[in-house]
Amino acid sequence: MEDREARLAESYRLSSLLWRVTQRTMADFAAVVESFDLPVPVARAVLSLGEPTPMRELAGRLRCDPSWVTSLADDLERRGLAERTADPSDRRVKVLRLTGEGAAVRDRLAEAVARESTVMRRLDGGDRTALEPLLERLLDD
Amino acid sequence: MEDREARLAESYRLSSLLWRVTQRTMADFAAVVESFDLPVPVARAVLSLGEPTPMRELAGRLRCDPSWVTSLADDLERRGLAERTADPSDRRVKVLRLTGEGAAVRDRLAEAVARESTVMRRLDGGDRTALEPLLERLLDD
DNA sequence: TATTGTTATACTCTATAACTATA
DNA sequence: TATAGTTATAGAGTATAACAATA
Repeated sequence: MEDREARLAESYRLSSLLWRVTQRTMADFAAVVESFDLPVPVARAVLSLGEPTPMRELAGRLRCDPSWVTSLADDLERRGLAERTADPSDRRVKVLRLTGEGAAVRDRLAEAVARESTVMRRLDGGDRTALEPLLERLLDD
Repeated sequence: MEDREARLAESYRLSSLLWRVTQRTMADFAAVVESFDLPVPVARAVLSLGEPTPMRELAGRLRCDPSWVTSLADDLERRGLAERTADPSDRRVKVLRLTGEGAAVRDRLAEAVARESTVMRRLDGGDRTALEPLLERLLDD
């Protein structure tokens, strides 16, 4: 069946394209983040802290080990971007909360990432409208 | 202008979606590659060696420092996947060339990456056809 | 003198295991 | 006994700088 061959060839092309887009997306992100003088992991944490978040939950969101969140929290506090605050209902839990400056950085960072993204620079309105549902489907669980 | 606001909101959504797709694509790749018992950087090198390639050129393709290619080449040789061969026209240059086994691994790896990709598992034929030109536009230079 | 690859070294990102305080 | 966070340590991935061989 040539059908199977054709589908395999298509999937080669697509997976290779998607991989290259992935590389470019990461490079874009790294470049923006560097202009903010932030390491990439710290910037990821800032963007994930729209709401005050228990450290454990942040680890889940970042898909990393909780011990790594300790290092991130230390770094965020050193930079004055976030603070560990107490959870009134469970004294084991520390809730990570952006400071005023952290929230401001987060807003500017999110805007810069969006503005500088390849998606914004390379796709017109129609393309972007077409892309969104496709990306959503790629994230379906 | 509300138009500007709407476009910014769209670009927030899209850049966040694209970032999450990026994370997923990398996780997919890492999972496939682990099933081949290869470190991710070695697998990337194997996939980049469709043609015998001078080490310097491979560094460019992988966007890494040439000294890192030395380590990759050592690892590839240890695994019997590639060999350094001489360039007849310039004795400074070493051309990295997949062995028979390396080429076989490369074929199986490319097929597994394509087959296991989120794109293949989540998108139907129509979606894939729509996605391809969008990804190509994202890679335009 | 400029370029290719190598070596030695150091830095960033991240996980594992053992620990402490609390539940 | 189980869970949240911490500490110490180790490992993967990668760059920088100095170097040897060749151009």
